[in-house]
Amino acid sequence: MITRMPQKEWTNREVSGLLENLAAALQIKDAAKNKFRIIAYENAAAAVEHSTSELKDIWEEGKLDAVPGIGESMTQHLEELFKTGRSKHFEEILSGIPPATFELIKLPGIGPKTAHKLVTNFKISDTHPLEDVKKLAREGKIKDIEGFGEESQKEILETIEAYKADSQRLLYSYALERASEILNWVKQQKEATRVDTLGSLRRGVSTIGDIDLAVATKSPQVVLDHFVNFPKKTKVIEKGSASASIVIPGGIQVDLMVQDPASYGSLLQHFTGSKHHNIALREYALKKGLSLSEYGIRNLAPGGVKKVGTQKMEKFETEAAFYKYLGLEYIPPELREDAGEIEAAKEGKIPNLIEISDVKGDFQIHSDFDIETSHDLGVSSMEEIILKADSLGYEYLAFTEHNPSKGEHNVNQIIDLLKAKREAVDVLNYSFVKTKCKSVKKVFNSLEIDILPNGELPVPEEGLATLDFALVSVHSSFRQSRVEATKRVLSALAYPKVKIFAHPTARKLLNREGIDLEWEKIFAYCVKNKKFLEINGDPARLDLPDFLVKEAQSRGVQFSLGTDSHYVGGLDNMQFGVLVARRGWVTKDKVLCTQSLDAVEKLLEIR
DNA sequence: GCCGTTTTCGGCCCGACTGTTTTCAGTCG
Repeated sequence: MITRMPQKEWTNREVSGLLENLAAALQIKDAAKNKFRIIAYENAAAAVEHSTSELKDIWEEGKLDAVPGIGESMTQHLEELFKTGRSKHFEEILSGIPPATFELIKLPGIGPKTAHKLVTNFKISDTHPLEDVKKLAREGKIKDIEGFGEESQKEILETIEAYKADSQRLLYSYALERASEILNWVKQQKEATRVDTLGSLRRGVSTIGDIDLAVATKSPQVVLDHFVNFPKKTKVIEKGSASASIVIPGGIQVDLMVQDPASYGSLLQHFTGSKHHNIALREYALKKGLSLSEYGIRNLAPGGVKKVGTQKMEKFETEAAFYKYLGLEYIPPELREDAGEIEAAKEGKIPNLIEISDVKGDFQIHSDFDIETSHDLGVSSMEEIILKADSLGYEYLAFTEHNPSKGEHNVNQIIDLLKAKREAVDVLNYSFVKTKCKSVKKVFNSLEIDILPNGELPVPEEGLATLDFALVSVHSSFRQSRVEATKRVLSALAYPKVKIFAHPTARKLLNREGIDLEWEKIFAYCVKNKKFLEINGDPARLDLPDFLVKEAQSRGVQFSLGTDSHYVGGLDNMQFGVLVARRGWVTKDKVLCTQSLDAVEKLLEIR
């Protein structure tokens, strides 16, 4: 049977999905025989998923086998795939396994073996496999197959029913709020001596799947009992002697791990991950004859023979001590992605990452000054915002309302509006700032200007002249080709007054992908022409995304931080932008808003 | 199938939890 496959573009996501399916297929066919081949395919899938460049571009440059995890054989097959749209070898591995199997694997709790057993025992359709399995579970037919039972049948039904509603990830800020709520509940139990977040939350990932928490305690059972009694829980998934899982409203899963305070550092390290960081770390340790786990570090017998239980376990109260024992510098959670951090730690070259206390100003704020924009105006007054910035200890800030709408104003009206705003900001600087502020010394008059589809700006030169500097950003025509969009952005950045490219991908997390640009060109242009890329701290944006920040900083790009606040409380979102910068290996000297007022004015060529 | 601070051959991370079992397989993080 030949079915017409949808035309694939072979994005990294699609390629890594294919490689994962190949690993699953090998597992189904003969897990024992293929044991290490499976690992190889899984590693390759992870490498592709985490690659900052598109694999297809890497292939075009002929550097496919330079990607760690992709060797001679896979290079050959991927090449065939990119050239012809298919690979004979891959198809052979997948042959005989109905596509429905790979759909079922996406369900939590269902792996390759279970999925395949279901698909082959019943005639599960490729068109709506989930509905088919749901029906079978409802009719009580699944429990009769060998290896299944009443419990697993019920579990499968519940999983499928919850799947669609819960497949959404959470914004980091939202997950952090929920986590704090639960940690406050856990702390009420006095036996919990220390609590922390774990997993992607602790690493500061922009979107979160589920919430992982840690507790140090001498009485694990007492703490776990208390945890599963969290008032808002909707379900207890499991409860053992070392961990428990509950579900809270919204279908959010919360896992809690407990550990004796003497080994708490090991636990934090283990469950903070990432998985790939841990795998790389354990491989590194093993070469030194050390075996790592959430309990500590075990010295293996000479010769590397593992005799579990016969060797003394070295325990660690702190993560710093754990890494030190391995001969490594401490690695901040934000860097633990197996992206070169272990090598850096070996050489003592972990960067001194930017911290929230380094920030001296916010360079994207929308006040309620009515500039007659077609976008959204802020709701707080300039005075309120300045006082808020002062309470944060900032030295400066910039008002960056959207430009006046072009459709409803003629050129002269736009110039008049901008002159009025210039005047308002000048008055604030001469009086309000001097008399009411402790730390704020200057308010910049700026503007967030739309980049029109053709790369022009909807503000005339005389309007631009009223500004200290301008931000530019994309708010329309998101579907241009990469080449076209790049040209569009570069021509906007060429205006001398334009200093900052704001929320560069224009993505909206969990909602909109954002634009695709030729990033190498953008980065090179910014370095050469002293333009700054914004790291937007709005929790739904977090844009530039962390992986592009890392790429940009490695090429010498400098950054600006802005919260994109539309009300005073929004200024507190700076922490999220800083987290993204940290995940991108950014040090404070690479960030505009950590510099002194003098330095900022020089960098922005204001004086 | 990949890879190199013991190795181009011989290795390849570690443990908890659940359900269906009576010593283990599958899944997860």
